[in-house]
Amino acid sequence: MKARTRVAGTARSRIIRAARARFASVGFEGASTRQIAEDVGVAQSLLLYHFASKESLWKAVMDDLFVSARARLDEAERVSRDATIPERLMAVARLIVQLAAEQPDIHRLMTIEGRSESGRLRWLVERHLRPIHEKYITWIRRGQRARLIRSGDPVLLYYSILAIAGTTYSLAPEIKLLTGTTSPPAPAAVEALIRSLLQIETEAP
Amino acid sequence: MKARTRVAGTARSRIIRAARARFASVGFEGASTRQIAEDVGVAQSLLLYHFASKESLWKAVMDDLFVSARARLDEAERVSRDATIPERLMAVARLIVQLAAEQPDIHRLMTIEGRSESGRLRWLVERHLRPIHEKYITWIRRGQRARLIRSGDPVLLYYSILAIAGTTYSLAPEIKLLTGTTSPPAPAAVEALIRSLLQIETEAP
DNA sequence: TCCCATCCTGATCGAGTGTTCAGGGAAACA
DNA sequence: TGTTTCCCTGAACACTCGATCAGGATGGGA
Repeated sequence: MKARTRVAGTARSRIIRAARARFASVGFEGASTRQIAEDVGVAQSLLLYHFASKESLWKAVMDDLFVSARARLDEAERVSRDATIPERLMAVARLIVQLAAEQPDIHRLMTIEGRSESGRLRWLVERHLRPIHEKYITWIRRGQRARLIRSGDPVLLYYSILAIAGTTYSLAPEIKLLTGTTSPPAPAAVEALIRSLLQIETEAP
Repeated sequence: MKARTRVAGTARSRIIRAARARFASVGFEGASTRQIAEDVGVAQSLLLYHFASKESLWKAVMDDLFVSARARLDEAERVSRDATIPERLMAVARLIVQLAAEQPDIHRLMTIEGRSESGRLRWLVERHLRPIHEKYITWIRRGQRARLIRSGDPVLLYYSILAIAGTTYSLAPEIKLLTGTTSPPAPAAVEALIRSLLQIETEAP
């Protein structure tokens, strides 16, 4: 039993990993279950054994992604518990940049879905995005009231953070073709840029 | 002949317009020529009469997009001819924001292709992106040497401008679902954000 | 030992994919 | 008045799509 479920578990998780890569590069409609199955090295019908449908598989991919992301966000919040609001926000921003650098797929998946009002987008917003986003937008608003963060539409500011952190790494293939650069920018440089954007003062040395 | 070619011209251009919308929302692989033909109200085989293949159609969409975009960029450069480098850059940034607001499809199309190193991306980079991007990255570098623009990787700065301008409008459906907002941010607000990012001083009042 | 639940495969379904091709019909030229 | 050129259609091609289903294999519990 033990060995059995372990094998099964890896098959399931390998499917999720392969599906994430396909969905991220060609989108939901463009990805095919046969391609994903071939990537994993299993029969196509196995995907529909583990997941009821292609859409269920997509949702499993998203759940898998956000479960770990939210855990790390919670950790970043916990560690910066006693800091000022702008610095707590920067701690979260730092993690967002890290996540984007480690797994550019996240941003690719999000921007693929976010552009047309589909049922999948609605599901994603209600299940994962809203709890995260609303909290940090509130943080931005609070920082603005204390005049510690640049004024302006908090939603615009928040999405600008996501945009800078995400595109820097999700468009890596384009940037590489354009500049010939092999390695993408260091997360620290992106983080500094976000600090500029929010006009958060750097702590005195 | 006159009336004839006019009708043909509109059919061709209507196909391009419909194809742009489909490609932008579901990507190249996800879009189907039959769907596009149905959107236009013509036979599917007409698409392959005007364009040799689905890929040719995609290239025609991109050419159509960039021909007008580059004309407007040239105009923005011409008008700001006598300004300082940072202000010329802001003039271009202002136009990029405008374009993104008017036609969010542009950013959607670009970010869909830019994430995986496909033949289409290579074509796009060589034909359209390189001539545009390299020029403005040089501008940024020049502004940095004169200490009029924030220091840091010019490529990162440039793509951050594109990211902020683009995602603000291309993710409008997601932001609308999340916040209930009906209208996206004003271009002026986005432009001010970019000015912050580049740390370009506002002209004295 | 038999039984049953679990993981997995191969064949198959109807529908949809990009592409090809023969031909219709109307305007332009002779 | 032919004749040619150009826009356009409908049928068909081989192929792939997501989904269904019967059944094989394995291993733990009775």
